[in-house]
Amino acid sequence: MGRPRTPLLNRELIRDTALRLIDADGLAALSMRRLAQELGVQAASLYSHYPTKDDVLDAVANLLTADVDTSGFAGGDWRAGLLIWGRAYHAALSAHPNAVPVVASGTGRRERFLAMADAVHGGLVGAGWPPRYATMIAGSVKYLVIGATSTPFGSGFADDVQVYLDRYPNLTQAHRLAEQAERIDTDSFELGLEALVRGLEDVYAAVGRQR
Amino acid sequence: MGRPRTPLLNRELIRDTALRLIDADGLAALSMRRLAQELGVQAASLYSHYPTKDDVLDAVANLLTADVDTSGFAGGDWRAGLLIWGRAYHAALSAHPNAVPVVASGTGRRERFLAMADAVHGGLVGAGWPPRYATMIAGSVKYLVIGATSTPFGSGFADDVQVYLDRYPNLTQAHRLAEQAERIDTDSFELGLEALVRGLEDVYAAVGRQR
DNA sequence: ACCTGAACACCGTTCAAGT
DNA sequence: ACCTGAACACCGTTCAAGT
Repeated sequence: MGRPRTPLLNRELIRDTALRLIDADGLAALSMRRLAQELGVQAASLYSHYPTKDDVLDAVANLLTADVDTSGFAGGDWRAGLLIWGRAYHAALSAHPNAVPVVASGTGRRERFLAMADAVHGGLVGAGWPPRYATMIAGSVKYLVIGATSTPFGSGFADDVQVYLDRYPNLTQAHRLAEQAERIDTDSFELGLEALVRGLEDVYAAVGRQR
Repeated sequence: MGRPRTPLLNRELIRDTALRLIDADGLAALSMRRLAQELGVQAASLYSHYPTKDDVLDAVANLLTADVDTSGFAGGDWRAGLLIWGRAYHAALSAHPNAVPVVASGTGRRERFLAMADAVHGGLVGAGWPPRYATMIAGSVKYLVIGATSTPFGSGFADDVQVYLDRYPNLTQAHRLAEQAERIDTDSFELGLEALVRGLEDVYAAVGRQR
């Protein structure tokens, strides 16, 4: 067949289709052959646009972390900045739970990710945190986000789920379990984030900029 | 050849060898064929001991979460309990960073993991936390641990690393970078854990058991 | 430049066959 | 019961060939 008059593929189409397949069937089900099939093309064709499968996954990770709101630091309020950023980041990853491991353990270049990290670090330093603390605080919130979204809920705290569900006897129907598991994860993240920010106030009083 | 006089394999040997290969070469490099080769056996032989590769990985995850110290709750002190458990859990996973994704996203049965979750939940409830809060608090600490150990440090906060290293100009030698990255992760986790526990004190005052 | 077809070196898993 | 050899249906990636 050879080169088509107009290209059949482009990087964005490949990336978006990969994310759609990951969302639908899980990360393990994504193969270059399956992705190509979905695009009506041969697997080898993908290599005209991405050098390796890992580069496709990096593009997906980059997409997920794009447009995460870091504007909360603008007023110099590090608490609002952290809460808004943490919740936005959590929401972005929660929308694609099957893809979170790609974000968590990615090894490649991730421009959008770096831009986000830079905005957060700058916001914290601008609000008076020493750079070393800015690094650790951004890391802590990132840990909460990654942890909350990368552990499928049934995976170890099943007994906790049961205890939790016991508080809401009307929600124990099977068809609501997944929905409820997601709520537990979100509630746990929210409690953790708020407590973390609250606890940081004491630290800030000790090491933050005087003003 | 057929059945040997004395078995060549057993579940523990397979599990321990799998962990050793993961530590040495990474999770992606572990295949049933490579594992069998390391054990001087054919790949098919492994299936006499584990039904699937996922079951081998579950056994590895179970091993990593075995013997994590939850004794800190014994005295009814939820703060000491959380700090001791969180640090022990973090240390256990930090010792095998390549294997953390297996713990984070495992889907199978994990007896030791459930035992640990049960001890923590019981400890929190025993110290006066309502069960619903016990679930969320245990979740928050778990998120910090999983997040801190599952994101290889260079993966996004490289600029932060640089800022951090700028504070320690004598540590920027290449051969100390990995060591320093691990320290940043540990410091960030420690700050996050302490701030989280501190922030929970206010919550406890509002919802904890009166005594 | 972009896509194809075929190939290479791998996978996880199954299963009849051996002892 | 436990291990082997061969097979099945997959992988990621490469590359000469086509337009």
